Amino acid sequence: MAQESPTFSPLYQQIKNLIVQGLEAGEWRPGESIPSEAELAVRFGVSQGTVRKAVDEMAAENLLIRRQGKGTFVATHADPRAFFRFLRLVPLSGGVEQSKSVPLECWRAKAGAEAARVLKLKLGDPIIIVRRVLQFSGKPVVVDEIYLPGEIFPGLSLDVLKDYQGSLYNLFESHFHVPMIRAEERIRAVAADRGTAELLGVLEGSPLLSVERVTHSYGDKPVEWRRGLYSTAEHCYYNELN
Amino acid sequence: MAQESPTFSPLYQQIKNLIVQGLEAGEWRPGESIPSEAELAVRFGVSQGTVRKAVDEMAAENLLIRRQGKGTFVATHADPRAFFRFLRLVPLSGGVEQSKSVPLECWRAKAGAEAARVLKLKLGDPIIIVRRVLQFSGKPVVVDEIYLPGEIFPGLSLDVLKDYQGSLYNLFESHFHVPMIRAEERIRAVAADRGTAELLGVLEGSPLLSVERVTHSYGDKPVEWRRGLYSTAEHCYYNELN
DNA sequence: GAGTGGTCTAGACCACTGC
DNA sequence: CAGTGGTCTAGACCACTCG
Repeated sequence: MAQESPTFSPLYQQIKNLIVQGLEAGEWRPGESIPSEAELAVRFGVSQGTVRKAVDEMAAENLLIRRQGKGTFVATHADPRAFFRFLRLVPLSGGVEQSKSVPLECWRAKAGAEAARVLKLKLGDPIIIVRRVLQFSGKPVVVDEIYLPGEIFPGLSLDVLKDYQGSLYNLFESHFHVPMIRAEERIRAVAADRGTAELLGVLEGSPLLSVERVTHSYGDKPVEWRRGLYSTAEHCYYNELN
Repeated sequence: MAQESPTFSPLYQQIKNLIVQGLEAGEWRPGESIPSEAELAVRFGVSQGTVRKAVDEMAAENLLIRRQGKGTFVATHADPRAFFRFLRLVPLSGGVEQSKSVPLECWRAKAGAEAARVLKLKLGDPIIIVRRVLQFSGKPVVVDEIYLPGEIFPGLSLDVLKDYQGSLYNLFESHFHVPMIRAEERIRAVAADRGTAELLGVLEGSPLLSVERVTHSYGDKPVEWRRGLYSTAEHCYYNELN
């Protein structure tokens, strides 16, 4: 029953890990429902209350979504409400906007020192680099440069990107089975270089937000490194602090 | 027992509200412990499990802090670990730094249209404006301009600010009984004006982060409006996304 | 050892969804 | 109506802190 202190882990934590393993293994895919609490309780040989606590925490971490009367679902970037989950950009003055991703380039390369460190790859491992522009209401607002491990995004190309309707993370999760779970961002202010200024329609040297993001999949595995340059002429980065 | 749908609110929510009322009323002050779960259960006439759920949520919102074996405590900005609760600034290259707030000015004024709107005051209501510099390792990194409702910060002056050791929010909570609970930030990139550039030791026109923050106390009451200009030469704004 | 929060259980009942 | 998550209870036992 009782465990010795060094390796003590509550039951609900172990249940959480088991459920995460199911997610990693693709037993339940994004958007699908997982078994009911009662079923999981039987399956894992614990009480429903313990399953409940495990699922509660996973829902708090946005891995699962509970819907009363319907079931518990695997979080998905396909849900349009999830579009702004990792994009903390809002218009300066109200209103909802149409957004559109315009891919510019996509090529393969070998990981340099920094990319290897951030993505936990070896020097020279294959990577994919994507450049794209994000438009709101037809106006360019963000230029992104995105570094991906080549290994886990086989077949990604400019054509694939151009053909796909929906967000990048939606594509990653549905075509490559790489769900984006968590991210860290580091934000600085920089001056627009010539090329970026042209893409964003601002003057060279204008202040831009530089948003560097490392995105992780299950098991805290880093699977994307991107740097976005945001024009804050008509938008701002919105954050809530608790 | 059961309540009709229009006004249904779970018991633990009502308990939460009761505890918040105790906090607002100053029954338990920041840093102090609240009664044990068992005591609260008796006091409110519910089971310990229900109190537990209420406290769990309040701990998740950073209103309370649980410490196994010791009790449950009211969150406080006096805790040095809370210093960076609302300051998402980290050095670009590792290391821990000494920080220091240097007050520059503090004067009284009447709320203009924008200040009145943000702080939910009437036009012309008394406000206090503070300007200060934040230093890290002796170097200026942030210039803040802070707007406060005069009503709830009586006696605040440059001398009070200069005499106080510790963070502003620590001062607000201990001297004025105004605990800061929650904040929203809107971040843009701007060019440094002459005066700010001098204060931060950067060139005029350098890109800076403009961080506009509205801070709230209990009951979502806005009690501070500040605009910070951050030099991101050696620091960046760090954010985690889930 | 006494007191605190943390875990786990079993069972009852409620609220919501969809057939 | 059956099935799901949501709430509430009562009680047992564990882990941590402190005197």
